[in-house]
Amino acid sequence: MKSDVRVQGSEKALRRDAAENRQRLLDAAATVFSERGLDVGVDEIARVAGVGIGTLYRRFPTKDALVSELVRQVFDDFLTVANEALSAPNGEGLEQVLYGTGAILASNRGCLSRMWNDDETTILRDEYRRILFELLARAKKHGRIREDATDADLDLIFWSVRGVVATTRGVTDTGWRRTMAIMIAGLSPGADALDASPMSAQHVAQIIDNMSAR
Amino acid sequence: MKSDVRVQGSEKALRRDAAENRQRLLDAAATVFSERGLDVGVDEIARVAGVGIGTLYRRFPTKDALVSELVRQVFDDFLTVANEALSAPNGEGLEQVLYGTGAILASNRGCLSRMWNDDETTILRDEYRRILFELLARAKKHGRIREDATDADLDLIFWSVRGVVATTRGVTDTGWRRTMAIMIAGLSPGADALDASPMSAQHVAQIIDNMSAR
DNA sequence: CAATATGCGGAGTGAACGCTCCGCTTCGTT
DNA sequence: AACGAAGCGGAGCGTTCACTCCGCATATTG
Repeated sequence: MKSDVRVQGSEKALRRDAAENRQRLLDAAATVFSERGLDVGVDEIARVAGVGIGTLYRRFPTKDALVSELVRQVFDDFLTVANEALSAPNGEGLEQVLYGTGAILASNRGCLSRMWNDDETTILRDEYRRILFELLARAKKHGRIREDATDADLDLIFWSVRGVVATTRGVTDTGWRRTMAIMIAGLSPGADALDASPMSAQHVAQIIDNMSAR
Repeated sequence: MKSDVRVQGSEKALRRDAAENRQRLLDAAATVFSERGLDVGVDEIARVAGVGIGTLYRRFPTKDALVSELVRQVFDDFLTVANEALSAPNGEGLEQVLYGTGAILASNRGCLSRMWNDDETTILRDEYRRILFELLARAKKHGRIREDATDADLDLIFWSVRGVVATTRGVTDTGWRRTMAIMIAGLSPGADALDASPMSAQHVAQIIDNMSAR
C-alpha cells in the first residue's frame, strides 16, 4: 500500500537488490506470522524470504521493528478503508468501515497480539479512530444507530472482533461477521435498553496507553 | 474451590508442609500470571511463593501442568456459576451465567491466552457449555432471546468478552460488561434482523479442537 | 573496466528460561 | 529419641532465540 522505501525522506535510497530483499522479508513475515504466530524465529522468516539472517537485521534493527512495520501497514489499511467509508451515503459508512476492518483483521491474524504502536502508527490510529467517530455521528443522525451509543463502543467492537478472529483462526469468517452483526444489532435503535454504562473516555485512553507501553 | 489435594484418589496424601507449599505455588502463580502474563519465568513464581524452584517442579511436572491446573480451576468456577444459574426463574439464568462468566474471566486474566485443555478440563467445559445451551433454550422460551440465536452465538459472546477483558486489563470492568450488554441486546427479540449467518456446529467443533491442540 | 560503497550469509555469542540433580533438612512414626 | 521417608533449595545443564561480526560478493558510478 506504500511502495516507496524512504521514510520522511530521511533515509538514503536502498540499492536495488537490497530493496527487493526488504520487500521479500516483509512478505515472508506477513505470511509466516499469519500462519504460525509471532513466536516464529527470525531465522525462519529469513529462510522463507530466501535471504540470510544478517540481511534481515541490516534492514530491521530488531524483530520488533519488523513486526512494527507490519502493524503500521495494517493501520494504513484501516485508514484507507475508513476514508473510503466517508463517501458512503445515508450514514451507511459506519457499517462499511466496521466490516472492512474486520476483514483486514481476519487476514492479518499474526499481528493481532501485538498492537502497540510506534509514533507513526499512533498517528494513523488516531486518524482512523477520528473518522470512525465521525461515521458514528452520521449513523446516529440517520437513525441507524441508537443515540446512547458512544465512541468507546466502537473500540469495544474492535476488541471483541479481534478476540473472535484470534480464536477462530483460519477456520471460518462467519464467526467475526456474526459477532459484528450481533453488536451492530445491539446498538440499533430498536434494541433493548443497554444494561451497562459505557466506558469513560479516560479509561479508553488509559487502555490504549497500556497497549503502546508494551 | 476444591481444597483436597488428591485427584481421583490415585495419589498419596502430601506431607503437611508439602501441601502448604503446593497451595502457595498455586496462589502465587494465579497472582503473578494475572498481573504479568504467562511469560513470567518459573523462578519468579517460586520466589513469590517463597519456595525453591525444585519444590515447584516436584509438585508440578512442567510449567504447563501448573497453568493447566489454574485453567482447570477457572472452568470449575464456570461450572459452579452455570449450575447456580439453572435455578434462576423466567429464563433469566442465561444472563446470570453470562455475567458470572465475564466476572470470572476478568479476575483470571493471566490464563486467558492458554485455554487449551487436558481431559479433566474438557469434561468440565463440555458440561458448562451443555448448561449454557439449556439456559439459552429457556431464555428463548420466555421470549428474552430471539428465536434465531444459536448455541454458537454463546461461544462468540465468550470469545468476544475474553478479547475485551484481555485488552482492558485491570483498567476497568465497564468494558466487558458493556460488551456483554450490547451483545445480549443484539440477541434480544426486538433488535434488527442479523445481517450474518451463524457459525456452523462443525466450525465450532474445529475451533475448540484447535484450542486443545496447543 | 576499475574502484568503492553497499549489501550479503551464517557461524558464533550471550542471555533467558524450562527443567534436573543431589546433598541437606524436616516431618511423621514407632 | 531415633530413624526412614519425604521434601527442600538452588547451582547448573541444555536448548532456544534474538542479535552481532566479518570476510566475501555485487551493484553503482565515472
